[in-house]
Amino acid sequence: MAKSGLSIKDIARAANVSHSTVSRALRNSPLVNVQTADQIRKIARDANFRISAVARSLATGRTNTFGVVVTTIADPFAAEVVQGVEEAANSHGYSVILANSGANPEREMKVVHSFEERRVDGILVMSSRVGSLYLRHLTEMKVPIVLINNQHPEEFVYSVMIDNIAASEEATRHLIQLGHRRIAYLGDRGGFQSENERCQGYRQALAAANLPCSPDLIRQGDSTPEGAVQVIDEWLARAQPPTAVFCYNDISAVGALLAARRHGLNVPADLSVMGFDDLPLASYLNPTLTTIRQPMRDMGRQATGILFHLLDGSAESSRRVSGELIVRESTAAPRKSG
Amino acid sequence: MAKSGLSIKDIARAANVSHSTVSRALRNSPLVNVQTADQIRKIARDANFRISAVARSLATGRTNTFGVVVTTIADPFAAEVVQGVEEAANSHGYSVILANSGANPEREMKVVHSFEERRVDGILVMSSRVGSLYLRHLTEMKVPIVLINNQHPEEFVYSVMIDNIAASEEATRHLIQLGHRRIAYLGDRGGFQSENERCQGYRQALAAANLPCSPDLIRQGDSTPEGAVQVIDEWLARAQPPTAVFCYNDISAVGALLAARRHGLNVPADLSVMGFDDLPLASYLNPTLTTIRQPMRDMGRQATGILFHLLDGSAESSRRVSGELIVRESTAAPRKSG
DNA sequence: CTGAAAGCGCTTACAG
DNA sequence: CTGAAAGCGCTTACAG
Repeated sequence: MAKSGLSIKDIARAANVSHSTVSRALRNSPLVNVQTADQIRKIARDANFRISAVARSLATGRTNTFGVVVTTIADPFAAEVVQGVEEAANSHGYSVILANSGANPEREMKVVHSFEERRVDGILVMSSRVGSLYLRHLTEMKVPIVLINNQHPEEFVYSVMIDNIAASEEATRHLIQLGHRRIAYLGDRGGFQSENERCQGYRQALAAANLPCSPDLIRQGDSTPEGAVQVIDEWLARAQPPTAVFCYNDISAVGALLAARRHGLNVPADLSVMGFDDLPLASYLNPTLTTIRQPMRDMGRQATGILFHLLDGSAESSRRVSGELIVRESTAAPRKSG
Repeated sequence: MAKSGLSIKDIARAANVSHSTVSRALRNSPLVNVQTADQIRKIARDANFRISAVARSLATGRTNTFGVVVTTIADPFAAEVVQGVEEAANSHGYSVILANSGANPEREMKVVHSFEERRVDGILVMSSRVGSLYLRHLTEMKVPIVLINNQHPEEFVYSVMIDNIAASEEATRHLIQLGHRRIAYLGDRGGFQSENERCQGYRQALAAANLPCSPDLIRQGDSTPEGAVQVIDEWLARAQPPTAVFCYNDISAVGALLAARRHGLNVPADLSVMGFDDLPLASYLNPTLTTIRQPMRDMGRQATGILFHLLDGSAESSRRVSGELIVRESTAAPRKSG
């Protein structure tokens, strides 16, 4: 913090008015004479004066700040969402404080405490694996809070989520329409909502097409390429391997592509691979990845929009956004039918 | 901001002491009796009291906050650096305010003004294409500021940068040692320091190996895959196309891989491709990308370390970090010698 | 070890 | 339209 910055008193002295008037002029209050106001603003500008947002916050009770907690900003999904949040916040004169929780419940609690101390006007949470202790704490907060892709089914707060079931159904239907019959689902670690929902969409699509849902074509990975490789290896060792695999997310799909390559299989001719998210890297892969696009930036913007509505007391509700099927090179009809 | 949160006065009343004593107890001042301090802290904890960081900041003149400006947090390089910054800041009880400049000079100015108003204790800038107007402003600020991969040669402030020349020399040497003689350099838009330096490292390596430096093997892209594709297309249309190309960064290398694929060329057998950065996606590509690793998180941590030193008046200087050659699949000996 | 008092730099009724 | 005054919630010399 600048040791001895100017204050409105200094400007007041230079302009020969009271500091109240300076305060008003700087806030563009209609209560002050236009000419004096202009003069005051000119003096302030020439002096390179920056009003103290901290003093202002203490006086007004608002900080014009949102806190955002992510597992790690190095996750491209989080980065895209935060980009949307920052855009929306900034266009309203709000700043965002960013904190990484590292999927560590203790850190998550500390982060939220820190946000409370800093008197943020609202909190956005995108830490997908939040602990339940932490969740309880969130519900008790006086600060409005919005979750993005909330992994807990209870609708205890506001959230914006993708419609996982519909999107996964569409993804699976895409594979079915290409002619696949043995379609595998490579999930994430269990227990969270989006995992459950994506698996459910997969099952529903199979059921709708009167295809059997074989339990050993459903496996859990861990959302890393390595974890996916293991599962795919296992499937490919079978007498009747799947001809297509729908992955929980793009990162798992990267592992599926890698495993196929190691087995000397051609994607999509020998194995179709489908992702979920449409991270920027999906179009850089070889083959490029067919996937479900989550409107990440827009989700960030919408979550921020909810926060603003909550702040001015408007009615609000959680929102569902739709995924979009993006067909690229990694899916095609199976080589031999059935 | 919470409408009517508790203040230290409320805690003081409950503990039957003055608010001065509460303030001291909460700051763990040795000036207060151990038992009373414990009691006060217990009361505060039970009441879920969060001290106001904004009031504290006004009183102390420090906000324990750093401002970070990036072009866009959706850029994986920026995201990794910010991750390092956040870790380092957080471990000292500091928060980070994140702002995207969008490579827009006006926005950049506004962001810095906003940081000044918020009285951040220091600023980190990773907006690589900062305008010069903006730069002048930065030099006049009273707040300590550190640049990461500063694109302007003037050493007007503190910075942490990768040693581009040495790293590019090593990259080019790697290709030479594999037996390549016609090695191309695919640069970025011109005029910035890291572009100049990387090209210089390339030239130096050729010179050291007594290889000619052909001007038409040096082209500028724009750090997008599409831009790279264009340049590569042009080269591949030649009678004597290069057998290897060293790209300004990994994103350009993605374009090089794509172009090679479209021409039916095998990488690395027909064309070796080398990147720079080692973004996470480098190991997801097919083939996986040989590249120079920039220690992005560490650069973030180091930049933050400089800020802390500057804050407590320690001597400091800019720092150069080293790149590391990461050999993967995209480079190999040329098919036919020479 | 403790408390009363002043001050940090703003905003905003209130009175004129 | 303008200013004096109180208040936002802390910290920290100062005096005891």
